Amino acid sequence: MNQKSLVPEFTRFLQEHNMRVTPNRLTVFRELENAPGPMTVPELASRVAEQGLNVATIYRIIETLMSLNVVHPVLIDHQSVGYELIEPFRQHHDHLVCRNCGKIVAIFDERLESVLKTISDDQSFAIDFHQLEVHGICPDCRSKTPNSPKPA
Amino acid sequence: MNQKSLVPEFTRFLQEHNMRVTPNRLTVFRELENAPGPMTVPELASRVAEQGLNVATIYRIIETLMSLNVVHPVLIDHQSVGYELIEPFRQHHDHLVCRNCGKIVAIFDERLESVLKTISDDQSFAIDFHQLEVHGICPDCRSKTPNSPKPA
DNA sequence: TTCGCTGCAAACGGTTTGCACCGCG
DNA sequence: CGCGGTGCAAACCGTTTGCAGCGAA
Repeated sequence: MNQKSLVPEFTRFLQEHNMRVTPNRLTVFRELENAPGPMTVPELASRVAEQGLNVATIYRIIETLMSLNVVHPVLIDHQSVGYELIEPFRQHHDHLVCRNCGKIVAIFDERLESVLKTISDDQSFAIDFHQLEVHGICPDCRSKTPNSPKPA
Repeated sequence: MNQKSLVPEFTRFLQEHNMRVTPNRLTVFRELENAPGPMTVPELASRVAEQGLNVATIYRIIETLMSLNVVHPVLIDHQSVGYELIEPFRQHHDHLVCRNCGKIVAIFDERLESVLKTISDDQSFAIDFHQLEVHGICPDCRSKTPNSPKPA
């Protein structure tokens, strides 16, 4: 089930952009690669705490990754910002967010992609990328709590 | 061009939910209603500064509006959170965000809505709502800067 | 050896909270 | 008149920044 790590590709990528390949950068990349979903900086910080990686450094690394278009930000929990890898380090995908269990599932659908292309062509808008979040109740929660699935 | 204000509907809505109708709440609602796009709390604060409306109060009002599903949050500038009215106080729409001039244009397209419905049906996911942001270059900027439209 | 990267700690700025007063219902 | 709403100010906490030392190339 474990697909291969893209650390080597990332390493080459850094070199091609004349950026130094440091243990810290590889650590953050690896963490993002293994994460099931977007991660906030504080989350990253706690996961790599034992390695003594400083928070300020993580912010600087995220900033670097953003400027290199390796990651992009996503709104989490309606209030904080998380980051996730994007192409070519992670296939493009959208999110299904369950309001009951909070689970975030990645989806990819050609029909959606093609509709978006059509729409933006109509508007003469040149797409770089898009971000879609669909909120609702996932199949699991639907079957478990037939009605009034609102939590707290 | 100016459509009617929904303040009366909002007032009734508050009453139906046993919430008090206060000048502050109406002010914030009116501000959101007139805004061309999502607004951050600091932005709201500066716009209503002369009315002496306190920042803490604005946060509390936004919190209230969120719990009543009157507004929802949107990620702005890749880093801060803005809020905008949603149905039934504003028609559902998605965003085209220009990476060059920063302009945000609202769009609504039936084809997109129907594709999303199809996809979620396939996944047995019950949609509450969705949020879509398409990033790229708007028609204006495309014509002004034919190539390499990347800013800073 | 050099210059980019990092750790540390202080500064910042957006957000939250406690508390007393105000005013809607 | 009662209790929800608000102003004020302090506390929080995520994020940024200055600077000196370190280490990748």
